[in-house]
Amino acid sequence: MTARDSKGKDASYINRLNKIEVLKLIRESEQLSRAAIVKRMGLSAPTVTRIVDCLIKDKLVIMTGEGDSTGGRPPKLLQFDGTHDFVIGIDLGSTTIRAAVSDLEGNFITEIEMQTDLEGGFEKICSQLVQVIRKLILRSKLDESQILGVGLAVAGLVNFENGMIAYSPVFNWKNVNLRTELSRHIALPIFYDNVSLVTALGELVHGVGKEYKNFICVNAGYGIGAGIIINGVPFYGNHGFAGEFGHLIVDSKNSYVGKGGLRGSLESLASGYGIAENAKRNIGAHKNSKILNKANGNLEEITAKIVVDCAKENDAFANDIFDVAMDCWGIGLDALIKLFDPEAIVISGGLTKSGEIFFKKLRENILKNEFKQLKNEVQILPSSFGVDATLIGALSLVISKVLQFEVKF
Amino acid sequence: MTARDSKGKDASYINRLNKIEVLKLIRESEQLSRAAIVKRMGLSAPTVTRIVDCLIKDKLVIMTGEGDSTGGRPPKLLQFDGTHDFVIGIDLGSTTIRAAVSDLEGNFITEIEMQTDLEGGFEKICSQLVQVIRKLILRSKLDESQILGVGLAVAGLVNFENGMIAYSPVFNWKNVNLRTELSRHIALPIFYDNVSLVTALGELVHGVGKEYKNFICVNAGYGIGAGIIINGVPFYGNHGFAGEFGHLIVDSKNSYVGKGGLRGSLESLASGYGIAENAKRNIGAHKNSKILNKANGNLEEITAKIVVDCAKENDAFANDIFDVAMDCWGIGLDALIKLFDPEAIVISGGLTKSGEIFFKKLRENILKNEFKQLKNEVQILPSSFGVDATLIGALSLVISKVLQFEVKF
DNA sequence: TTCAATTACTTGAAATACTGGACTTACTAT
DNA sequence: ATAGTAAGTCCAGTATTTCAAGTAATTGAA
Repeated sequence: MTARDSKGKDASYINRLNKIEVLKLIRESEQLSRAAIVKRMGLSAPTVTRIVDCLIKDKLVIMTGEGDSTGGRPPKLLQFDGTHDFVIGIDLGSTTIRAAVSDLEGNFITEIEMQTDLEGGFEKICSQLVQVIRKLILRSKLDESQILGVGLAVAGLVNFENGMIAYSPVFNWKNVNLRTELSRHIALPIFYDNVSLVTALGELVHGVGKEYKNFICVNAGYGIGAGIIINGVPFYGNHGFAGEFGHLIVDSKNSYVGKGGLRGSLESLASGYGIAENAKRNIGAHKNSKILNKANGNLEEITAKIVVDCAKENDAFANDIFDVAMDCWGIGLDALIKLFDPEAIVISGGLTKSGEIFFKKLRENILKNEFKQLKNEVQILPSSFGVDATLIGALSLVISKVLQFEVKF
Repeated sequence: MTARDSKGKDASYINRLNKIEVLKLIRESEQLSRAAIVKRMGLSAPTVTRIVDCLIKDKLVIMTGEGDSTGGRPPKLLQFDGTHDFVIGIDLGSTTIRAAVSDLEGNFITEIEMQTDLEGGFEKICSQLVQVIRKLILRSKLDESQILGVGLAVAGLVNFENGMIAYSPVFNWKNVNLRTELSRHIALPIFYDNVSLVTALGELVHGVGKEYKNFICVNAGYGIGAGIIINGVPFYGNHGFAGEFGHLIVDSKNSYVGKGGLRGSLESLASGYGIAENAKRNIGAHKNSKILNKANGNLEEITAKIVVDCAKENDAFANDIFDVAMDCWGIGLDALIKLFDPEAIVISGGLTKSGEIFFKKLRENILKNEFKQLKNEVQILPSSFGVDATLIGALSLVISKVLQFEVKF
């Protein structure tokens, strides 16, 4: 429930609600007749006709032909058409800025990549973003009026109400407002949110969201975070800081203190960072492990990828390290399942590149801790989008606003 | 979002929404003028007048006099009036059935207590409930038409959509439908839900809910559970099984396997049951502890209360046992804070009777694991209602339906 | 004391969005 | 061909909103 909902409502509000619902239905069903909408939504036929006419006029829906008759006039099939409007999405990473223009269906028009200039501070990154946005508009050959907004995925704690980025360790930001800064140079509506939540939104709009309305999107990379979707809506918590999954304590007795002073947290033990660190700390007694080999004998070159690769080759030490991490993952996901009772958990990020070995262990370890009455109910899925997950999420940040008629109209 | 919301909406839908919001505002503010409602809600003055008239006609609101003028016509003050309608609430416990009739403001009219007959199975408990309900109506001297419904708090997994109780270990029920059974003998609307959720609802309607809209209500008793309130609405999850807090793994390395085969779960280590069991298991090496004394030398008579009492008296072994449990609590609540970002966590149940020693340790242990950026933001509060928390919750189950115009009107 | 200004609430008219019945269009089955 | 069935449209009726204007009660300053 946003601030909007607590305001008084008038007649146009319910039209908007019905429009949103009709559009959602059409988008989800690929092809759909007006009559089918009448049946599924409980609205009257005239109302549906009028709403559909409006959607067609707005160029969000097109007629794509006729369906089979069942003993009467054949239905005219409707389809979502997202090819008339465009959005910009930016994945603002600590090393790379990735950005793209896409249409509302998520088809990329242009793509740009740029090294993030961490040295220059907040102003420098803002000017990089402005530069990227301008370049994208230019290269896409679109008129600015055809672009409905800019969505950004930012690493850090984002307060969704006032647009403040409360804290971002990677960029070393505290209480900065990206929107006011960017708005000084860019006339388009600007939206941003935490990386994990944005990635989850991407799944909601273009990925598993077509099947599930209650799911959690976990980023398993160098760091760990989670974006939570409840009833098809992002879950923020009180300040917008919900889903701090990486800082969950999964092994309180562990003596290792990771970065940020966290002891026994999932991130310090089972992230890309955590796996690499654990290997570095303990390899002393396992000089014959393949890991050191692959790292060219240099401790500092050990990465999570090397550990996983060696585990796949049945290196005993690598297997131990990997198993420890996967135990932590099992406990972490178990907590999500018991507390949120989701339909699915979608996992993205570098660790998913390990492939089936990762998911297999994960499912095994979840079963180990499971609450027997909820057996096998939760789907554990890889993200549909691989490395593009966050960028597609950033695009979806704007698209979801369009689908809810919060921009353009 | 319930099934209702996915249906097409018409004008009366938004009228209902506005009525709910106006009533909520009046209830929360004790005294309020129409003009103040206009300002706070953004509705037009005529609309507010009409809605208030309707609420007065429904006997949910009364005028209680005039406020001070600030240079114009003095405002007529409105107040919530919950004295015209009544509800029945039942706390269906494994040992005791506690039930009460109250008005909509939560004032008890009559109260009944009865031993639960666990031996007789499902039918016997149903007939006990029917008996309790009939006796309550009789003793309250009310006409059945004045009672708006019956609310029950049930221990177990309740599927809120179809009313099935999927699983209840204490009663040994699997997939039973209490509503269809009770409806055969009782004409009133019947509602029920999981104990923890019901207790949370009680806090929402009559307790901390006046101050917080995002909070979690944790039951810390012989067992452990949590009811989650998000944006002033109960959070169910996919099947209605969200908040299975007691089964959270807080010490995966612990070798003890508690009831139900759970290893390292919060409930097996830190519930009333868990604390007593831990004392029983380890007292062998601490024969001189006061615990054995208070338990009359009988291992089986050791309870959590005895352990806590001894800890207060600085018994070393009792302190150890208590500290272990409190460490687990710290980790568990930490998980809730990081995943849900709530405004407050309200704790009810037997362990809170330990008093300040419990809450002090709790706050200390949460700080130990905290994510520094969210420092001290979460309120850790005892329940406002003590032993009545669940019973008041059961009453609130119906009251919340009335306040949302889902019954009576 | 009087009366304009202020604040609170009420009434009536216009606007908006839904519903449901009657009607048109278009195809199927016999 | 003709009756039957389903899809889609038109139009009057209903409910609820807001806007604009009007009434009511009090303050405060000439």
